[in-house]
Amino acid sequence: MLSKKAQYAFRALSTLVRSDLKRRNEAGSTSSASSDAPTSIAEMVKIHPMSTKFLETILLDLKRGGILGSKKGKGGGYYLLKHPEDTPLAQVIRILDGPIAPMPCVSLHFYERCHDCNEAICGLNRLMSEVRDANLAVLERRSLADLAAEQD
Amino acid sequence: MLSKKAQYAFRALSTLVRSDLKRRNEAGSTSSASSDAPTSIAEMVKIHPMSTKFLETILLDLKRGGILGSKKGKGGGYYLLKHPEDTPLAQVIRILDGPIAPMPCVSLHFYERCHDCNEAICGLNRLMSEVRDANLAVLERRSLADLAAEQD
DNA sequence: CTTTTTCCTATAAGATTGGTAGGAATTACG
DNA sequence: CGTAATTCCTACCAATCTTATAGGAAAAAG
Repeated sequence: MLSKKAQYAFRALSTLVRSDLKRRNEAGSTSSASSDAPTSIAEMVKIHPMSTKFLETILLDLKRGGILGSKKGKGGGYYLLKHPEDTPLAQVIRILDGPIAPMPCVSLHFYERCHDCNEAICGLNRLMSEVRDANLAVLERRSLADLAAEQD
Repeated sequence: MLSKKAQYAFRALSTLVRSDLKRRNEAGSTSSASSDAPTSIAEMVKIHPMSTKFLETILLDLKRGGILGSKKGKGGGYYLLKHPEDTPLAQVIRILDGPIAPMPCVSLHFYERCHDCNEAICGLNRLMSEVRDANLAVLERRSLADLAAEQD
């Protein structure tokens, strides 16, 4: 199961995506940088109610993870660093929850050796690799852009 | 990630599957019930080292979950209630770890309403349903029989 | 009647989750 | 310059979950 952190992250990110799309669609816009119109934490919480302080730590994680940029001070906030299509859901989950794989010994980004089995012939290893691949097929293909279908 | 409980369960179950296959293959066997040759916890731990007491609670869960039968007393132990192909991996995981779905609002067996979104139009709900389905495609199709490929 | 096994429940240390608290640093604006 | 608005940073904390361990009761075999 996704942690609350990851769930809140997706909700906040969906707000940023919609803000990003809106900005891009504005005719006569002279700028192309998302940073021109950052979205504050307060605005995000207004759309998706949650603890402001908790969201703060989540957004900092996403910033450190290379997904978001920020602008401090009055009128500041957060913005996407890349086009929504270029951030797969898997990246968000890895930043906030860690491994996507069901066991450390089949993880691509958080691999740890399984000392009690020979991975080459372990049936569990093989099966769980299948599960990992099935997950990644969705999570690496789907991106933040797909979140924007949300209409609430 | 799977809990240690689920991981240990799969290792112990792989022992039971191999024992079950062996019994079935024995020419001249006059019986067809797995319960004739139950495998004790001690034997399982000998093959896959782990805490005996911890495995005990795991096997009890599997028994209560309808996967295993048991025989008490001298010569007792555990045995599969069904053919290995008839117990999907998903069933084992649900017993020991609960939901397979990434969020309660997309879980088939542990559903909980998501009070902050309209599920019909929520983008996250739709995406996580895809993830759930990708997982189940593997975990409902693969069974204990597939564990027996393990050769250690 | 002794040994071997499962069955049952309680306990507990450690890690993780889901936050909260308090302030420092930075920026915009009048 | 001063004030308000915002992000940034770290420490803390309560509750829950995980990963066991402990101690015996119950049953079966021989």
